[in-house]
Amino acid sequence: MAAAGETRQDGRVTALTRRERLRAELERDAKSVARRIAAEEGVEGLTLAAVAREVGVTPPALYRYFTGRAGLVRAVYDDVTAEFMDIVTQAVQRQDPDDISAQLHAATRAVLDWSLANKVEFDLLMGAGFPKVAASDDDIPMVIARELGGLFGRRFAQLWREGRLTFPADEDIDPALVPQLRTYRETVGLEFPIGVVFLMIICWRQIYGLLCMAVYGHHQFAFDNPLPLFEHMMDDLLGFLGLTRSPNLRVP
Amino acid sequence: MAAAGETRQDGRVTALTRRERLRAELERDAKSVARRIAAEEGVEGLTLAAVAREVGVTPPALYRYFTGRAGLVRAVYDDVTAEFMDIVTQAVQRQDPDDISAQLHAATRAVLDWSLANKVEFDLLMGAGFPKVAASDDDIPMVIARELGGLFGRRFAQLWREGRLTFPADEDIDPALVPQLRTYRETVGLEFPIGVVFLMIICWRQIYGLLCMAVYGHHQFAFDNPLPLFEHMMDDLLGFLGLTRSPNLRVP
DNA sequence: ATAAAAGAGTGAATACTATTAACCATGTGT
DNA sequence: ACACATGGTTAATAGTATTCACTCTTTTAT
Repeated sequence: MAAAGETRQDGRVTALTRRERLRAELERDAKSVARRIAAEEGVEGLTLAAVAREVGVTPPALYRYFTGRAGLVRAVYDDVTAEFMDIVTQAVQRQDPDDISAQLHAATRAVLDWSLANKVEFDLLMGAGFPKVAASDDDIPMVIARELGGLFGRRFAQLWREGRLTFPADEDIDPALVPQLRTYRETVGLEFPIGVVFLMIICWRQIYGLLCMAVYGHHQFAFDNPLPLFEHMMDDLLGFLGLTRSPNLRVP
Repeated sequence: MAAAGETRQDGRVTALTRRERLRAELERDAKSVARRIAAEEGVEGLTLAAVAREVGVTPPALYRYFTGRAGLVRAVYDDVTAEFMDIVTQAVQRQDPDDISAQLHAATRAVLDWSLANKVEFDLLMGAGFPKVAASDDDIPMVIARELGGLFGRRFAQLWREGRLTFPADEDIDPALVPQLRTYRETVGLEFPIGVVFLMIICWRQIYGLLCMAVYGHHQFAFDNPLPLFEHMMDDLLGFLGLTRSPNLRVP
């Protein structure tokens, strides 16, 4: 947290004015209420009117803070994204800095746990809610792909540098896939051969499938607890990368 | 299609009465309009009022046909489910009856193609829309898991009967997973060892991940065309099952 | 054939929602 | 102290779902 001050355009650092403080408070409150309502009722049940009621203003007042309902959803989206990345990052930092296996395992587990505890938010960030938010205005779609891809990518980079990965040579990859892998690599900012990028995507495809199964609950009638499938998958993926399950994995 | 007649409670087979015919027509029209609007605007953009406008009645009239908006969505859900299963079944029947590899490949490809062509409907059947619809009233959640699982399951059953599958023995499966696999097997009505059920679930997890990636479009900035990843996955999964890509695969 | 019953639609009413516009009070800075 | 920017209000418009009472038509039973 930064100190309660802000650099003005003239360079002075001033204490927040009363108005600025109130504005920041209301914005924070509104977003927090919106987040809670969305989690409880689903994003489609999130209404400006309900948020206005709870924060004690009339609905039109919120237009001074967000560009309508879409803007409110977008604000929630941004907040949730930050929280999500924070939690995954923390899970990684909780591991031994040299234990890539534990880092990958913990990161993936953190993604799963957060997604299960925040299903509506998962849908917003990585599911069907995403295209709607993304379609909103600008080009902010791939923030998750970029940040989460970057986080996993740094671990893959380290494995690659240490020569611990077996990956296909460029010539052995489906030519139709090569430009796609290159685009992904450039966008996420990875710096290793596309064969390694390929490994990443194959892993992500499996992780993402398990996440969606668990969150959307299609098979919940049988797989009520997703952890057994998850741990089997992790063993599988770590083995795929030439790693083994770390004995020092730290999960909260 | 049955002839335009119907068996009454007294056993007589009568031609449809005028009222019944009109009712059937309006219901068909309303569902078709609803399906189109949902596909165009998303399920959240599907309104009773819009449907009523297009079919030429006032909104309350639709309450004679559906139990409110939720009932309309549910009706669309049921229709879409039937259409989906129909298309996948047809894709299988287009293959050589003895070529399991082609059947599995074609079925999976049909699922992908349909899902991409019907993203909103996919979300309804197998994504975030599903819990909402499922939560509606009764126990109709696992119709897709049951029917699609059954379709794939019959192919796995045949492979198993022919002794072509390598699968883990019950003792080699994570004990936490065993009861889950049993429940799944009973619910879907499969009749082979849970080790084979395990293979199915592992395959489905991967297929589902690819589907969600393609439909929700998180990585569309790079993987605009999902077919290269799909074909690689199919080679992988078929290999996993001890099969090879069929040279006689027939896709439309 | 006629009367009763059932069904399908309408219109009105209630209660939500978003969004815009005009307006007012107050905090901020000169 | 004054001018202005800001943040809120109320009012109005328009769209939504849903329920209820009522009417007209079709079907069914006597």
